[in-house]
Amino acid sequence: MIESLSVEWKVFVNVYIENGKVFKVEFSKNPVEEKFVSTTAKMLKKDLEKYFSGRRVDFRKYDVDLRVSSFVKSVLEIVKNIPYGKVVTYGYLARILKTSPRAIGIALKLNPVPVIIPCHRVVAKDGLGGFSAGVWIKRELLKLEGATFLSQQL
DNA sequence: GACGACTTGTTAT
DNA sequence: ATAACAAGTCGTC
Repeated sequence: MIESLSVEWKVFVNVYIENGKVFKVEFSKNPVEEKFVSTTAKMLKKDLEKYFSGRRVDFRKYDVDLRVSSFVKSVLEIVKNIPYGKVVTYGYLARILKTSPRAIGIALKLNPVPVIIPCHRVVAKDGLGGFSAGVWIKRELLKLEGATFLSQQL
């Protein structure tokens, strides 16, 4: 059974959970109708509210259901472990996985669970890089976390 | 700073 | 199977 919840921030952040696993997070102009009962969902809602109020949260404790290719999964598994407030580049991940920065960008675009898997913490060598929901959201997320070495262009 | 070449997984043809 | 595309990067002007 599928649960849904919504948190308001700059936009609405809608989250979908199935069998205790988060499988989709979306940024939207409108909230989703909330239907959740599990302790996981309740805890996640509180954590999201805490996170968007600017406090440190580690989302690694949540299980995710990644319905993506094995390549994308391998990228996201690494990104999931980038700590709060820290930032790496596309090129850095490319070197780890022996692929191209371009391919890393594609994989991140396919991340079904932004925020939970913090793809916003991956930036370009000389700038912010892209973000499918809008670069301004990426900028606000990094601002929220106080990500350091980008402060000039934030 | 702008531009082209190179890259590589995904997507469309 | 093949070509076009993209959330990048590097060398050159």
